[in-house]
This record gives sequence, structure tokens and C-alpha cells, in this order.
Amino acid sequence: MRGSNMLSSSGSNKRALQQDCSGGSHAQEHTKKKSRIGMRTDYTYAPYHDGFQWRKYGQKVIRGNAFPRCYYRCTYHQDHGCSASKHVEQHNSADPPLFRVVYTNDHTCSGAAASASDYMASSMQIQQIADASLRKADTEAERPPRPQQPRSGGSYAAAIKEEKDAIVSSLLTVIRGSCDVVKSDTAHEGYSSASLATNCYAMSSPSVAGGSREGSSSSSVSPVVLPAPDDMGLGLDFMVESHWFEPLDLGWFVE
DNA sequence: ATTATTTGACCGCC
DNA sequence: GGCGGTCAAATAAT
Repeated sequence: MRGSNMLSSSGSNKRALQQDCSGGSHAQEHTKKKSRIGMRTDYTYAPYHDGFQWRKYGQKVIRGNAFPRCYYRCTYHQDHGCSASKHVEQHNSADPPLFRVVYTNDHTCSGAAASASDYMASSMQIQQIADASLRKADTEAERPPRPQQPRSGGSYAAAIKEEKDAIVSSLLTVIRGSCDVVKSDTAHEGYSSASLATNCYAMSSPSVAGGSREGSSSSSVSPVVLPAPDDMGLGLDFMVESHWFEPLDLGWFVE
């Protein structure tokens, strides 16, 4: 429906346009020049939670990868000439799917960086909390208290790590939610998460993508689209909801 | 009306 | 020639 019309007209049109415009412009030189310095790869369940604002500029199916790769650029690419970019691809089809995020170049936009450093600080705290939480759970459960869901080729350590990451990302979500209430200037950041969820989740679990419209309109509520209430097997004891949240008792941690 | 996303085509490297 | 990365018109969302 979408392409039929534009295929014939824009196809040749674009070609001429691009050749015209790129003649001596910046478009060509930063295409493919991609200095690989400043590249960093991350694996995360919440690829959009890095505190920066991204704008999607492309999506591509990569050979050998079952999932498409989404390309993002800093929202301030034009405004501040920020050269930061990243691409996100789903790494597996686990229950909360794991994503691989490759960052290229650092942000030069100061405004976003400020909020991001804020974000990093809290994320590190959360990481510690989740880590300690899992460690505690591990020691308390020397004999398996409940049947562990067998994961594909997963050792117990791997399962623990997965669970830990899930907790971290979910905590980030909640914290971000409350941050949004306090600082309203980051409220629109959620759009990219919604889009990514739409793109990537649509492939593994269409039922989830069905609700993405609501999610995108209320950006601060549910950036992480966890597949559903049926994730009993995962052992997550909390929901990603800003007002319904009782994940871990932190009393033992704070002491 | 403005802004963000989608998507087919183009470009350069390997 | 294949592939990954990018562009930009069309489209959707706000």
C-alpha cells in the first residue's frame, strides 16, 4: 500500500536528487568514512535507555542475522552537529529479547550529555543493587526453591545474568519514569523506545506490538515493552509500572 | 503544521 | 557483485 506509488516516482527521482545534492556536499564524505574509533558494543534488554535522545534514520536486514538492524543518530545531529550514532539489533529471541547496541562516536551535544550523566549515575547504582540482589537471592536459594525454567543452552550462571540484566533494565525504566515526572524536559525521549518495540518486537511477538500505540503516546510510562504477564518462567517478581512496583526489598542492602 | 518513522534506493568498500 | 550504511520522499503520529 505504501510503496506502490512511491516506487515508480521516487525511485528515479531520488537517484537524480542524490547525485545532484551529493556533488561536493558533506553527504559523501561521511558516508563510508566511518572512522571506527569510538565504537562500543553493548548488550542490553533496553537498548533505548542510555539517557540520550536518538532519531532513527534507517533499518536494514543484516545477512546472517534473523533480526533487522535499526540505525539511530543523535537527535541533535543537526542542531549541535553531534556525531554520535548507534545501531541496535535484536540479539536473540529470548523472552525479553536481548539487544546488541553498537555506539559510534561520542556525543558532543552538551544538553543531552548532562542528562545522560545523570542517567549513568543512577544506572550504576541500579546495577549494584540488582547485582547484590541477585547475589543475595543466589545465596538464599542454595537449593533451588522453585523449578528453574530451563533456558536454551543456558547455564545457571547465564540465567542469573539474564535475570540480572532484566532487573536492571526494568529498574531503569521505573527510575526514568519518576525522573520524567520531575524533569519534564526529557519527556519526549520515549518515542524511540516505542518505535523500536514496534519494529523489533513485532517480529518475535506481534501481540505485544499491538499495544504499542498507547505506549508511544504516554512516553514516560512504559519504555520497556515486556512481553506480557505470562512471563512466570522468568522469575521476575515485579511489573514495569510506575505505580505498581515492589521488586526487591532493599532494606538488607541499605543497612 | 510540525516532527518522527518507514522504506526503497543509492553509495562505497571488500 | 554483495553487503553494510546512509539518504530522502512518503507516510504516520502528535
